[in-house]
Amino acid sequence: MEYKTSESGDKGEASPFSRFCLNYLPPLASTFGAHAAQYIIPMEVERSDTDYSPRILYQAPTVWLQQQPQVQPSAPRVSCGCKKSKCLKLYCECFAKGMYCTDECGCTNCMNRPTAEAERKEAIEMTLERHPGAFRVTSDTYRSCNCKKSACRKKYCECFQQGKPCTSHCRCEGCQNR
DNA sequence: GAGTTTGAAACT
DNA sequence: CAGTTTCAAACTC
Repeated sequence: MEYKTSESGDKGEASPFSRFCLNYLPPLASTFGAHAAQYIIPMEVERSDTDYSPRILYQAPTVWLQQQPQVQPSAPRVSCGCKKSKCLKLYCECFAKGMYCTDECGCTNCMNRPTAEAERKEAIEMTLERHPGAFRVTSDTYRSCNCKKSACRKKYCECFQQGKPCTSHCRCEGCQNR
């Protein structure tokens, strides 16, 4: 995996993919401690002559992600059964959580694998352009819903699914999850 | 297990 | 931004 400080050559901004690394990986390390941290590998730093700000580069935690069940056995297994999205859209639960698919997934034509890293990276960049907050793993990530028929009392509702009441940020109709 | 419903994500 | 389509999970039978 290659890190650039920006896609355009400017030295001030991180590329979408780099932002993914910066946003996503440090929380992994802080959440799962040394077990995860050992797989998060700092990489060579790129700087301009005039920019001395520290830059932290990370290699994708491929090994750690594959070993996550051993790292935190209590964590719910993430798997998917995608058929058309190549597991490179947020439709895919694994991809949405920033994780690789595993052999336990029932997906077909899966590109969310270390063996398809280039295609996966491109998908991550495109997703981050559309949803800058995607892949965040911190628990304070805000989620809202837009339910119309489920009364927010079924797992179709993201709030209900997370066991949280709907809030004023939700635009749900007939909500019974307040 | 097959078919339907649902709402987020993606697309136009 | 709004309307429509696609998608995969949740749900029902």
